[in-house]
Amino acid sequence: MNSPIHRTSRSLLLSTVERVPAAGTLRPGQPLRQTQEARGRTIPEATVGRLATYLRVIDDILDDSEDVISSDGLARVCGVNSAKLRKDLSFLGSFGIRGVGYDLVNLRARIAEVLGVTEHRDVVIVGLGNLGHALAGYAGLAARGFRVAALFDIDDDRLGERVGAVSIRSISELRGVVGSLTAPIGVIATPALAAQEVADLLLAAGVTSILNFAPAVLTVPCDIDVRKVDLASELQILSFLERRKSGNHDATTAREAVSPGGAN
Amino acid sequence: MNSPIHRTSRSLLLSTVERVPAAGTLRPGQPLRQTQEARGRTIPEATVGRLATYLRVIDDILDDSEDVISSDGLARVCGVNSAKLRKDLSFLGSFGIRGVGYDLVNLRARIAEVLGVTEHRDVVIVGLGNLGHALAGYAGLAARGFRVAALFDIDDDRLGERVGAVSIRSISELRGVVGSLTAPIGVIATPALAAQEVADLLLAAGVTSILNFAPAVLTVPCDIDVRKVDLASELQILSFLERRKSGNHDATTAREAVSPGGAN
DNA sequence: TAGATTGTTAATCGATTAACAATC
DNA sequence: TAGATTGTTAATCGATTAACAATC
Repeated sequence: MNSPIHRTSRSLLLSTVERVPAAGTLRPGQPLRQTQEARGRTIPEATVGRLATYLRVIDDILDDSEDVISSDGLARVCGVNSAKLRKDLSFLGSFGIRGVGYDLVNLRARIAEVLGVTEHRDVVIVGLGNLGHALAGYAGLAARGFRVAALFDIDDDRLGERVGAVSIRSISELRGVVGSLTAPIGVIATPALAAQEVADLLLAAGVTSILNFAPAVLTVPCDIDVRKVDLASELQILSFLERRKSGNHDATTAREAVSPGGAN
Repeated sequence: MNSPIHRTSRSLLLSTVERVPAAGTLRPGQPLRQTQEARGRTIPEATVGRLATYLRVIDDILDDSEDVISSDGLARVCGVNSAKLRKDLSFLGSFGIRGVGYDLVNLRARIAEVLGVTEHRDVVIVGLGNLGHALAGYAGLAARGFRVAALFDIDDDRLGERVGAVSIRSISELRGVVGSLTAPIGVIATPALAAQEVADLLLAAGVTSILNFAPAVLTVPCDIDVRKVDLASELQILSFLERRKSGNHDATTAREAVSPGGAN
């Protein structure tokens, strides 16, 4: 209501202010001042997204592989360019070993540290339909640093039902329960029509990060982070790319635009 | 196996080749040649993603609003910058009316046309756990141009079970059933360990677009489009942004890097 | 040392945005 | 006409990538 529309995450780099001035080329003998300063840079959003992937992949290969992996090897299993991977890792500080590679245990620890998943983070889910149940029951959550702390639904019939070890509570309890948690992430898995209302409730209870599965644009204050997952949008993007692949010109060009009065 | 690793979508602009040469500033009297050429440009991936949002929002407001909307008004309800919205729409051809705005019905039709959602597109879902059920039962799919054409699971106990109007089939039927559909999109909602195998089956059956919900990196030929939704990654990104907001320096800088031999 | 691989630079590309001429 | 709003430009910013000096 009283808050500016929030552009759904993606570009939330803080303090672009303190950017590193291009300090010219390093010369032999020159102290590595720049290296120090580069460490102070903010981590780009795109990099943060990939760090989560690296962390998961490293967990997958920690057992069955060597202690050390090269950027090339890790990039291959992560499906990214190795230059990009090295650049991403350079934001964490440099602890690869030239001529050798990265120590997997160190690397894992450092990424987890930067992402803040060294201890478990609370998650509350609102809306326990099919999707909410799926999210609440997702075993991977605990493995990746999260704990389902509470579940809420507006439907009284669902009250008390247990999903895993957590039982479903009434929306009316949201404020109190969420208020007692430490910086929980709110997950909205309600129908679109309820999404804004639920978001307002979460904000009022002190939540500052929201993951929104409802196909609705949320209006929140600009210091609140919102990320959105929209199944149909993903499918539509695939649909578009498919058409473009198959050479459908309408997908790439716009000849027959419905321009009123335009020269067709 | 024999295919190069595929970088998960995002940057699949075709024919960057035919880019429009910067043709200087338009001058009065100069014919609008450039306008014609600009129409031939490929639509940026970022724009395609937002078009899906615009389409949904327009559907939401088609009834209760005026026939025409300004870029400012639409941008507000879509949660984006109005300059960005105008730029996005300019890729569809110009059919806004200066001084007035965009005709909502025209705009909706044109976006749907470009996205290729004018007729229903088939979707097949593999893996009918909680998530698969949620996706299969998602009512919004039909409204946004998709049809759940088939469901597959490896668990024989689920065989024949119906989700909506569609019954679950054995994986062994996948090739035949999918082969009989027209360019279906494959959705992977299996555990991570099964994801690559399922992807291979889908590819063998002729699928060229995949939406992957399993937390696993898929290796596919580079002419195949893969998009990925990873719940835990989204949460980890929010987690990181939260830490950065609260001034945790480790989230923005990397001072105490575990650099072996580094001067701490 | 020779070979290998990192960390960084710089070129390039793509995306965002303010500003404004065109024009309804 | 005057006011309003589009469509486009150009500046800027962010992301990607090849290349290579540094160095293990």
